[in-house]
Amino acid sequence: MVGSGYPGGMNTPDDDWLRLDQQICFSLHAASRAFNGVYRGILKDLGLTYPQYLVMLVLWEHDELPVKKLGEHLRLDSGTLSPLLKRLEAAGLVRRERSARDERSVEVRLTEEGVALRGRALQVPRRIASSTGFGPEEIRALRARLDDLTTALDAAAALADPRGDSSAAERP
Amino acid sequence: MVGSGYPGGMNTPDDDWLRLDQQICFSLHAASRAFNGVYRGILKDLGLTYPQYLVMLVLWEHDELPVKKLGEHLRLDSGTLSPLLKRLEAAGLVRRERSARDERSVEVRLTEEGVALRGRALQVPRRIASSTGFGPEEIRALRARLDDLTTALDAAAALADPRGDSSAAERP
DNA sequence: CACAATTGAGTTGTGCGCAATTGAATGGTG
DNA sequence: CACCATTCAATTGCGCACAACTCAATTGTG
Repeated sequence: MVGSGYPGGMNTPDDDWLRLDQQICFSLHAASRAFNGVYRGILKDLGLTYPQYLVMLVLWEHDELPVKKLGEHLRLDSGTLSPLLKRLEAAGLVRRERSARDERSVEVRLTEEGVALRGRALQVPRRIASSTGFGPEEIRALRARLDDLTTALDAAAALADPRGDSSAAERP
Repeated sequence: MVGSGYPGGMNTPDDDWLRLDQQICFSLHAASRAFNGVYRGILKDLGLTYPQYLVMLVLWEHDELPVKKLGEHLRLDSGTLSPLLKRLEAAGLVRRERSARDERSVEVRLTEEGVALRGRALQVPRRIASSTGFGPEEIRALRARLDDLTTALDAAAALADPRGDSSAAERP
């Protein structure tokens, strides 16, 4: 009961799957980069890159957070966050200091300037939303769809490459 | 007029927009990376990265193409493509030679090995599709949605930063 | 035909994303 | 208490994305 409906009839040939794959993966890739580009233009005024903006969004919600938690919110590891946070610190938006409780942990906290930046950022979402031409409801629907996708993909990736998996496979 | 209590339900306050923005932009970002991660796992067998796979998809359709055309298909510029193509050439999948017609242009052509790789790649889309858990119809719908988004975003970006624009603004 | 403007690849520099590794701090176990 | 595994941040290395620039080839115009 594969696709069919193709000129030839029968089940969808691999060739067509390859073409469809070209479509879907390219579409997602392109959409992501287009989004990035629009954010780039708008965030230039704030002196932020798109990933830096994501970090600031989380910090505006939480104000103080260890790097680990930040990474969980954003699904990013220290390899990405460490240099990014250094740049935010150099820009005077955050301060990093090792936790007294746990010397391994580093607490990230907004500076006055970082808190103040939020005011200027308030207009960003509207400008983004208007760039998409989508209404709040459409955005919400698309978001839900993308989250479904991410959940499914993460689950599949976990199956293929069991790393943070619950079942601890024995190491020979 | 500070925040006010939004439970009341007037027009959406900026604070909520900021939260919504966190949601949608993060969702897209996360979905893109999750997709990338799944492709990474699957393409490892072929010795390709995800962007390299995109290039190969185009070449499997066209067989021979100048770098410029390749860039138009993928919306990538030479800054990205040049080193990528060098790596594909080093891997023995493509050959690059300057065009005799136009010495500026570089023709990219599949090698025997590059053509042969297509056979092994035929299974990739199925594996990706099954990872998403989406059917062909859902994939097609999502793709259409993302393409709408990309078109809108590109148009908005072009307005904000008129570069390849149709209207040739005079240069003083 | 000569000369300026444009085009096409390539290079450089910056930043992100991720795998793999390092090193210090912590926690659990005998 | 000593030892070992785990945890957390940082670093290294590689590849992609994009802006800005260089340089040669080509095209257009006078």
